[in-house]
Amino acid sequence: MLFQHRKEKILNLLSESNTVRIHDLVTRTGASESTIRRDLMALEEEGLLTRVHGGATKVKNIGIEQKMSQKESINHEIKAKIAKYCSTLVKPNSQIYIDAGTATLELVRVLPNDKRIQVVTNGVDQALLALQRGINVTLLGGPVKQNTHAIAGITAYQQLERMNFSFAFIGMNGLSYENGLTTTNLDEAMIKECAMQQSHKIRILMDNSKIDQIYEFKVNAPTQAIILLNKQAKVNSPDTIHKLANHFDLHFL
Amino acid sequence: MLFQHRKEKILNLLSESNTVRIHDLVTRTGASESTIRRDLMALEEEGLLTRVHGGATKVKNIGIEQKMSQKESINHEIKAKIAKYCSTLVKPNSQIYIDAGTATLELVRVLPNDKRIQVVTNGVDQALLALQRGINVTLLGGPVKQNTHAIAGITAYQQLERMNFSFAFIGMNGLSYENGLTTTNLDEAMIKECAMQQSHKIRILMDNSKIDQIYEFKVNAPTQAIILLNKQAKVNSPDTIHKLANHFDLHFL
DNA sequence: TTATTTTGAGTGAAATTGATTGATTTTGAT
DNA sequence: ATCAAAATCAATCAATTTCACTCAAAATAA
Repeated sequence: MLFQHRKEKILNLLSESNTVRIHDLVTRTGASESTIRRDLMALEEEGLLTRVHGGATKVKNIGIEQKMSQKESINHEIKAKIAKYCSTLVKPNSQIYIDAGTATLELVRVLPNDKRIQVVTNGVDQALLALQRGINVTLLGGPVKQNTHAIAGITAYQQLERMNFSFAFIGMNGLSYENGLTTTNLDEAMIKECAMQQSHKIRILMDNSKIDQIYEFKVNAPTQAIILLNKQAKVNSPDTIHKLANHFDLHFL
Repeated sequence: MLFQHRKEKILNLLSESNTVRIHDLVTRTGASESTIRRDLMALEEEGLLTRVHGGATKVKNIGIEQKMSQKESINHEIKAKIAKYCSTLVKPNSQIYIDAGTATLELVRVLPNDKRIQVVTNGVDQALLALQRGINVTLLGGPVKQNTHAIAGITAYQQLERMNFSFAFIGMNGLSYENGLTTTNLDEAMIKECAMQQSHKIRILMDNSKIDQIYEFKVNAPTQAIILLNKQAKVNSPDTIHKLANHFDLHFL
């Protein structure tokens, strides 16, 4: 596994749970302890995490500075760009599904402030932001996951089955040629699949940091799904992208 | 368990009750007494707590109330007191329902930080705060109300009907002799009733400012419901309280 | 090919941990 | 108030884990 990929995996894991342990990263990446140690040192040098004995934690921001760092988070601009594009797809008088996750949160931030749009989401953060922006929102019901603040489970699933959407905007953790779309959690994987099945059009929000990343659970996307990526992905991983293009409908921004 | 984890846990526990005991921390974290002792020393060094014989207490800040106006501060104190009392009623391994609203939000703030407690709520704010405090939470599904951030509707209702709780903590807008318990919204009123019906024990969180207030929709409480009020209510509205006592189980704090 | 970078393994140093000791403080009964 | 028992504390030590560093092998680039 390349340094770039390990680095992205580490940061992705860290964004989902406040701390990562070195031993866990060793088993997850298959790299040696020395290598992981070096990676963590490099990432700390970049100011992207704080090393602690036994692993690493998120950098803790003080008060008002928090917003700043959120913007400085490596992929924020990419996510914002993709979110902006998605927001142009949303028409008034439509019911749309927005998945939990950081990329889709950006979408809520820039969504047209229109009372006629009906947003359905399984993300508590998404719901709150939509409320603050005065957008109508419906939450799925069920247990809330600690790390991702996503709602998943049988109740949410059954609730989704009765709905249908003109658009679904889905987040995803990994995309690779071998395993396709993957994510970290079975419940959430099922919710993603179900939401996509109920949707007329589908956009999966990703970026180059997710390419060649493989997580535990596969997610099958319907044929009408379009995967959104930034152009940099084509530059960074041309081979993977080329192979993926045979099986997925990729769209570059 | 990483030092970071223990540190967060200790501070979390401290935020919900003014003091923590070393022995309690030992059992909760699974670490040895020596380790906990060292943690407390480190945290004291950081100025995050003060050690006392047998455990540690919060470091007292000067003028914490500065920001709030006097009226807000008093109102907040009443709610905090009632919330604190409610938190003592919650036992581990229990499933409890917490209604949306400001009074119940205080309850979430001081709820024991125990993974074995299952919180079910229809309040988005409640859910988020519980998540931040590391408490397991399940959200009801459905449309979210703009002003109250409460989830209500047929989906939430049906979801509730399948559940049962050892305790329900309900917020309410008004209490009067003529109309009993009243609130501002039909959907929310129905959710409150349904939640109460599914609960073994019920506490309705109120204060003197709600007495003699009448809103549009009546809420019928089961006989086992106990209404919590501050003692000031008895002083301010002795007649109303006296008459109410014939029909409701009032409890003064 | 050679030069450069990246990686994995090994080493001893450093940090963390849990147990033990005896001193100190608190508690409760007289 | 006084004393003994219990609880809590600080200090130390050995075992374990984690760390930083070095060096050779492997991968990559020139």
